Amino acid sequence: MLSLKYIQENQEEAIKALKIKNFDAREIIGTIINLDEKRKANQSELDATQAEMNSLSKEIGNLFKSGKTEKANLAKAKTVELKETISELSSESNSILTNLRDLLLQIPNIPHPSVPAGKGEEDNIIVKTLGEIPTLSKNALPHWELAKKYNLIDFELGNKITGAGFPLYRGKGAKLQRALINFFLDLNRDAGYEEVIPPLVVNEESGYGTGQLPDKEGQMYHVTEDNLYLIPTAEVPITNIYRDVILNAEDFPIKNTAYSACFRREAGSYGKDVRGLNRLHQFDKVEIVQIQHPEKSYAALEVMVAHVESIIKKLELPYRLLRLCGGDTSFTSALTFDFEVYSAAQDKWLEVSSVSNFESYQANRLKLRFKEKNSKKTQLAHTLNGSALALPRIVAALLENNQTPEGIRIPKALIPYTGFDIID
RNA sequence: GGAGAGAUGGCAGAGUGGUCGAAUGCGGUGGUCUUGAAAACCAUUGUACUGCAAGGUACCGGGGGUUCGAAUCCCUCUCUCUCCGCCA
Repeated sequence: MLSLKYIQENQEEAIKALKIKNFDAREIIGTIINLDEKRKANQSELDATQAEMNSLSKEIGNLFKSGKTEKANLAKAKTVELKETISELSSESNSILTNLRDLLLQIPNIPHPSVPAGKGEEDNIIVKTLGEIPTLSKNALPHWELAKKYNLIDFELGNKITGAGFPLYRGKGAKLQRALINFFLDLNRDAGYEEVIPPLVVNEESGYGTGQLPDKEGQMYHVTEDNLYLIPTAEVPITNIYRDVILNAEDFPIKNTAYSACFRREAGSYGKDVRGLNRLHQFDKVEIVQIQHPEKSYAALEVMVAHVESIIKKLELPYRLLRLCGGDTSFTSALTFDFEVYSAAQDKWLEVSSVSNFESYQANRLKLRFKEKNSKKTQLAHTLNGSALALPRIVAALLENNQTPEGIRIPKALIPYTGFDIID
């Protein structure tokens, strides 16, 4: 969430910027500022009353000690009114505080000045398109047919065991998953990211920390009996490592990578682009996360984008890089770049990575702060993350683009990981 | 799942109703001493809100209660540890 201080100091700017995200903030920001005025007034009154109470209590204690019981009892009578005032003021203060937080949680992150206006995907800016679009023979197959033909993925079995969107990988299909995961993790490690294996299930607090809650409650599988959530991305557990942490400026950058299975309910998205591997309830992804100094986060974002790009290049897939418009940039992100690979038989661009700078938006929720050397003051850190990479759509493109009459060719860089150079 | 114990500052660990934001030790930071270092000694060392400042207020796992006054007593939730059971 945005910090109150930022909103107060940049009211008009914020309202203007949020229009890029198609969010009309004028009313809510007005309410917040009024509420905060109330909060301050209420708080200082509470503090003063509390102070009076404290000194009176001390006095009573001393009176009792020195045996002046009557005087003490007299003083005690005075506390009755004070107590009542305190309980009124503090319950009011509590309700103001929760109210304020609820409102703050409703405001999306401020988009970076470079984010173009726009409603949806059609307004995203194509930064570049690279790689050769393969020409397939006219009897080329989409990946779900290829997966069946070569016995790589069994969608029906997944359906039987669990339900739609939970495919079962087998044989070379399973090995390909494992190869890609190791390939990605190794490249991320070489780029300086420390590998972690996080829990796949998180508590409510973690969900709030990275912004999945309350905005995207319906997107996560909820284990109600224990009030835990299946992670929709490793971003959630990794970033929450740093919840409630105060770092030193010299700790930056913090870089973590993790493979995890990801679980998404995808409620409401049935019927659209859901064939095969295009959209699943459970999928594999390798994620990268950085915690950065505010002055260096955009430089870090660029490096992250370049890193993801280098991985896609190694896979020899045609791709394009998009700068997302306001309407497509997520609630919590300030600036997001998407990578899409071209899946030839479907003739579709598929999103395989999303790299974002959240600035201090998550950090504020997480209470992730740092101190400059020789400074006592804490400030909010910046968080960034990106997919490096999401597997299913990479697999879709690999299968479709590399199909030949002899079988499916494996890109050179991946062969040491798969142990085979063709699927036949 | 059953029985018991516990949760205090960066860490260890005291504190069982007032003078406790909290002893002491370790660690951190600054300094004295030293050619340099170590040792020793001195000082300092949590977070947040509020205020120009001095200061004030809150926080001893979370929430609630008793009391003039709670780290300390009561209720409740969460978590951790030990033993037993079950188990990859």
